[in-house]
Amino acid sequence: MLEMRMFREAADVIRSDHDRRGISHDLIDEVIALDKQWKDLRYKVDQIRRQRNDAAREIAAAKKAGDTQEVEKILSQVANLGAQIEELGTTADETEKNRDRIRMKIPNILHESVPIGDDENENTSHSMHGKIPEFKFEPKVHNDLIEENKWVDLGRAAKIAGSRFYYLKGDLARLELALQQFSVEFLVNRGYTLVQPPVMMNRDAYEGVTDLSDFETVMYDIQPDGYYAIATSEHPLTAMFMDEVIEPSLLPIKMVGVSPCFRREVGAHGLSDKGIWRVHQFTKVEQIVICKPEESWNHHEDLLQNCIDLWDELELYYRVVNICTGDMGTVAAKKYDLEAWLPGVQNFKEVVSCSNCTDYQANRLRMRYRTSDGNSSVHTLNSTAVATSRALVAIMEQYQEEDGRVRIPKKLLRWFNEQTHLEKTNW
RNA sequence: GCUGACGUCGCAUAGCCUGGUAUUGCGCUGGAUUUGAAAUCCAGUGUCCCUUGGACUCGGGAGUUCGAAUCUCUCCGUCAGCGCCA
Repeated sequence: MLEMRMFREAADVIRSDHDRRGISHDLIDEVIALDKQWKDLRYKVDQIRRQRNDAAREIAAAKKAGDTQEVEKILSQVANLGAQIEELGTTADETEKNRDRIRMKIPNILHESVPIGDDENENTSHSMHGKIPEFKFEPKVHNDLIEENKWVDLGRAAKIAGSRFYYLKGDLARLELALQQFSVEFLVNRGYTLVQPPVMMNRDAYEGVTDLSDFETVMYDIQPDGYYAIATSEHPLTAMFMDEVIEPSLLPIKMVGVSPCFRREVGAHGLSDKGIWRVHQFTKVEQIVICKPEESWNHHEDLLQNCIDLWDELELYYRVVNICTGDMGTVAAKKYDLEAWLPGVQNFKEVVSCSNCTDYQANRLRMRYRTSDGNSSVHTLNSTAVATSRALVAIMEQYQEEDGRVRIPKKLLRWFNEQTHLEKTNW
C-alpha cells in the first residue's frame, strides 16, 4: 500500500507509474476524493469532540466547587453532542475504510529499470548461466522420468487428496531433502538466520503481504478457525514484525525460511503443468530481507547474486530475466526471475522469483524503524532460493541419462553415501 | 477443553479498588557543560488533522456516563495449574 502522503503531495508520481503500466488513473482520483471527504468529516468531528471535552472539564471544575446549578446548565447544553459525534464519526470511519480499500488495490511504484511491456513475452534478458546440457539421445520430459522410475505417485495422491497432489518416493524424495539442506546451509553461511514459520496465518496479517485477489485464487481458507494456509514462507516471515517499531540496530534482518507452500492454483491448466511442475503443495527455501529504505536496492542485487551462486553450484543451465511492467504484480517494485532450461520441453521455465517490495508491504503491516526524525517504514524483500519441486524437475531433465537414470549433482552427493545416480523405486 | 492471573507509549513501570483525560525510569534525539568522552543538567521522544491549535491513543470491539486506562459485557492473546495428546 502506498503512503497517503504520496497521494496528497506527489500524485503525479503515481499517475506516471500507472501510465507505464498502461492502466487508468480512476482509482487514484477516487482515493484523493475520498481522502478530502474524510478530512472534512474528521475536522468536524474533532471540533464537536473539543466542545464535549471542554464541557467535561467545566463540569469537573463546577463539581469541585460544589456548584450543582452550573453542572446542570452545562449538561443541558451538551446533551446532543454525543449523538452528533456518533453519527459523523461513523460516516468518517466508513469514508476512511473505503479510501483504504481502494488504496489497497493500487500497485507499488515501479523502479525505473523495470522494462515496459505487456506480458511475460516482453520480459528482458538479464544474463545466462551454466552450460547447456547436450544429449546423444532424445531427452525426456520429467513426467516420463518420474513415472518410469516410480519416483512420484500422482494417482494415489489424487485418490486421497485430489489432483495436483503427489507422493514423492525413494531417491527423488531423498534428493528433495538434500536440496533443502544444501540451500539452507548455503544461506546460513552467508549470514542468514534459519526460521521455520507457522504455515497458517490470520486474515489481518495476510492482507499485509499479498494482493487481495489472491484470497480467491491462491490461498486455502481454513475454517472454522479463519486461517489461511501460507502460499510461501515469504508471507509469515515478512509479516513477523507487523505492528512493531524495529530497533535500527537490528537491521538488516536476513532470514532463510523453509516451509511447505500451499496454492489452490485456480484456473491453472495446460500440458506444461503436468507432473510435479505446478502442484498444490511444495517445499520452498526462501530468502527474506527487512532493511532500511536506502539499502534495499543493494540487497535486491545481493539476493539475486545468492540465487545465481546457489544455482551455479547445482551446475544447472538457466537464465535471469528482468520482469516487465505488464508481468509485474501489485506488490513488487522490481522483480527478477530465474528460468531453468528444461531440455524435455526445450524451453526456459520459472524456478525463482526475486522481488524488492520497497515499503509496500511494510506500510500495510505498520512495520517501522526508529530514525532521528520520527518512525519510518522499512523495506521488505524476498527471493526464492529453491522451490524443491521445480528444482527437482530441472535436475531430472538436465541430469538425465539415456537409460532413464538421473545423475546426482556434485554438491548433493554428500547426502547419498556411495551413490552417483538416483535409483529407481521398486513400487 | 476447564480454572485462575495478567495485557498501559520502543522496553520496563505507576495509575484501576474510589471515573475527571497516562506517572516514573531506561533507551533514543537535540541542546548546555567538556580538549574529547563519561557523568550531570535541560528539552523532546505513540497516531492523525485544516499545526499559535485540536482530536485520538492504555490488547480488539461494544456498552454505561457529560466524561472511561479506571465500571460492565464480549472477543483475542500471554502465563500458571489441571485434562487430553505427537
